[in-house]
Amino acid sequence: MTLTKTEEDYLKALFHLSLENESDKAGTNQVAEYLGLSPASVNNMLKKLKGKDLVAYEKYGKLTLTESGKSVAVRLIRKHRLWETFLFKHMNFTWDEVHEVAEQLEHIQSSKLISELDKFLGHPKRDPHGAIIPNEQGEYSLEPHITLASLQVGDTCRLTSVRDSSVPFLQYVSRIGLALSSRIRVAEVQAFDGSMTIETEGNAYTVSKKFAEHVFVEKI
Amino acid sequence: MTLTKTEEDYLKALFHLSLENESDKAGTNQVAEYLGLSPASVNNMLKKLKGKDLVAYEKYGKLTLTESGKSVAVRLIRKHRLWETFLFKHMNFTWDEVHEVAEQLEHIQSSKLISELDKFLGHPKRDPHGAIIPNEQGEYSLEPHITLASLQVGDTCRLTSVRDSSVPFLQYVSRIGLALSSRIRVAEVQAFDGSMTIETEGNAYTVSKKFAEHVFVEKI
DNA sequence: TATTTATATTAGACAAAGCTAACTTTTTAT
DNA sequence: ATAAAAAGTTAGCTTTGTCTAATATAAATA
Ligand SMILES: [Mn+2]
Ligand SMILES: [Mn+2]
Ligand SMILES: [Mn+2]
Ligand SMILES: [Mn+2]
Repeated sequence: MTLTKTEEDYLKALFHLSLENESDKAGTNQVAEYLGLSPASVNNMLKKLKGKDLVAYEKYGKLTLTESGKSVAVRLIRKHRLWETFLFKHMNFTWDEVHEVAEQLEHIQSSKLISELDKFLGHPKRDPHGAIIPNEQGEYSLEPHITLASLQVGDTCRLTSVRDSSVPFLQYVSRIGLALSSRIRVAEVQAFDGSMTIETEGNAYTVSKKFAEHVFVEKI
Repeated sequence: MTLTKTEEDYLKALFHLSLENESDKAGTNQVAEYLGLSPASVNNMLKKLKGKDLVAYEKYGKLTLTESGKSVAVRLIRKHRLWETFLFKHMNFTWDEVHEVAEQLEHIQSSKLISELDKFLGHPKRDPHGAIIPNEQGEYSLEPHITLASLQVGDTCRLTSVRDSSVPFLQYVSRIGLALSSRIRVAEVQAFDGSMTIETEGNAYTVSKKFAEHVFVEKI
């Protein structure tokens, strides 16, 4: 009944891709791309996960997690984000360093450790990237994901979270003086390519549309 | 160059068995017994570890760790004991609960995490079982291991550490009111089987020779 | 010394998770 | 509607780490 680290990582990938895909489904090749594996390997694992009733799909059809599969994925995400919070708050890790180590720590099997860690951290609501941490029952609120890219010239907002945990992206965000809760004003948007000039703390930076799509904000 | 969890566990087993074996060597069957595997599996792995210059032996001969193998083992033991200390001091684990989870945590790959954890814990010298934690350079002092069983009637001592991390043993130690630093007086020793009656905190208990051999003490 | 017992090794099989190359089905574009 | 492209599947091979059964060597005992 205990899943391997590998099986857990597949379920987590399926969960993330299903969320992004608004159809709430994912494809084999997409999973392969996401995990850096061949489609053949993914197909092979999907058969196994279907056999364990964690994933549902028809041959040549799209993939969904079963309730059971979703539950495993959410508990894993909870562990991942609690560990990231621990590393950031108590181990002096920067927000671009936490993900890689949390990717390992999330697979530690000990329910006592997780509930104690949660208590130790003061039941945090968000991880160092602003992502919401599911509670002990696996419940979590999906907040509206408004991207910086969707704002108009003159709009003001606060940075709530980032889409991506990749090191280059997070370092870039920091380098231009942004962090969680940063106040941002949209000063200019290029019709040509969506490039955006933003102001924060008195400084102005021009960022690509791609960048702006990876930054989640709330309007103020 | 990075070793698998399995390879690491073999090296740790060899290190522990070599220490116990006063010959400073271990046997294939002994490793198999210790890890709960077949001798064939162990032999197979030993070939691989010999190929990586972590273990040295001749066919049908006894096993020793190379300097390189010893260094891996000691670093692993350091991580194990630091994690046990963390679980015990900050996660409300009892001393019989820490080992199992530390067995997983010791394989997390992050030198930053270990050095920060060490700092966070205040550079502890001993783990929750009284075992000495090697320092960052892999240095550690082997203190004289005097067992309770070696004492005479009338001797008084202090419990410094325990040989074993098994749950039943540790729970038994606690149940008779012993813990690290407990003061113990030997009240009686049976010539027949080495059973020993000990006094601690005003209470008296009779324990087997086997038990007394698993308790390390310093005379006072 | 000869025999028995203990210890170590080899051969061959299996499960997990990955790969490439070839093939099938579905989707998209002409 | 057909052809081309994309997505998904299958077949067959590899590596890692395990097993059992058979065999070889070393140690202990008679
Ligand atoms: Mn992971
Ligand atoms: Mn995160
Ligand atoms: Mn281990
Ligand atoms: Mn210990």
